Amino acid sequence: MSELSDLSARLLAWYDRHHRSMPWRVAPPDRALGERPDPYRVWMSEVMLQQTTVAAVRDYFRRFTDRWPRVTDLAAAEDADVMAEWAGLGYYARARNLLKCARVVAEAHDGRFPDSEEGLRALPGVGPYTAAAVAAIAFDRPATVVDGNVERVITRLRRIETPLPAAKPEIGRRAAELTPADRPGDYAQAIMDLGATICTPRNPACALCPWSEDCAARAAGDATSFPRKAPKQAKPVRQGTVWIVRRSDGAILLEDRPASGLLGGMLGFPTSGWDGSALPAPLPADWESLGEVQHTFTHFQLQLTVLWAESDAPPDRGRYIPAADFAPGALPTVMRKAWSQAAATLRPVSSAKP
DNA sequence: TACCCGTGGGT
DNA sequence: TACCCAAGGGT
Repeated sequence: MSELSDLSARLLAWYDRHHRSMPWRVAPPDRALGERPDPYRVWMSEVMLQQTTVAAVRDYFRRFTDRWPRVTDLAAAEDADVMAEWAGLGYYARARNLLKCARVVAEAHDGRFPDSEEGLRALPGVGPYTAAAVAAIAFDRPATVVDGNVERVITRLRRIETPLPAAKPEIGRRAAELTPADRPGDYAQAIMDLGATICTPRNPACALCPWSEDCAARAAGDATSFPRKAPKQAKPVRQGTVWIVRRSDGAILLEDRPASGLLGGMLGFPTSGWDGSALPAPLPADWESLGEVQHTFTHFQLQLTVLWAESDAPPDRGRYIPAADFAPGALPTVMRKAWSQAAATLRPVSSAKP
């Protein structure tokens, strides 16, 4: 047995004992009996898991698959319903592409996902990682997944000194040579489980690792220093204003955000903009300041002043949502924070349903 | 290539 | 507290 196939065989043996259980996963024993994961559920989980923890995804996955059990169900959904269901999970372009992709699969592929890496890669929101993951996990194709876990495991195993992202091609080659022809789907999940539970960023459990004797970084005594990374930029602080308006009948003024860009396609309270743009208030009013909320986005920090007014004046932008239909849970987190600030300050506001 | 794009939990 | 970072993709 070659060194490479010995490594993959030991990882698969480790996975058989220590695999994590997940709602979208078929465990090795069931797999051996011929059970196959549903490509729709595999794809859904992979999109949700992009840059997102398993713990955060579980409930969203359950709600989405309960509400839309098949890709054709999702394809027929209203855009606003999908965006509202995604609210709070972040990276909202994923939700827009999720719906686009479901409609392409439903209409152009007769409701069945492509079973090859190339075919999957052509779908909206499906990049190199997700195409490989669905091909391997759902269709047992010998595709090589390279996510953050794999980058960490491989740079440690092979002690790759090149910093990310320049190291990606080399990582890809080193990962591909380990991918076995037998059980590639389980192998893909195994190497990611290894990275998530054993070969962790801070305190790796090398004593429990099936590859510890093979790990070049561990042999050198500095596993945690891999992967090498270029230093990060500091996040600038931006400021803005959010206006919360309640009409005398209790309706709340909301605005549909532009389809692309930050929080694209989501519902929110009207804001001044905080990227250099400076929009005026949605209507003239005697604004009351409710203080400030802080929120950190991927690439900047936001200090948002919350202004409040009760008014029956017609707004220049946005639309009123009846009190009975207003659900803060359908809003992105920064908007929920602004609402919570208002609700904490103004008792009558909090009478709307949570 | 480099930047844009959320959020919550861990240390 | 102030970071880090998580099953990345689009442009």
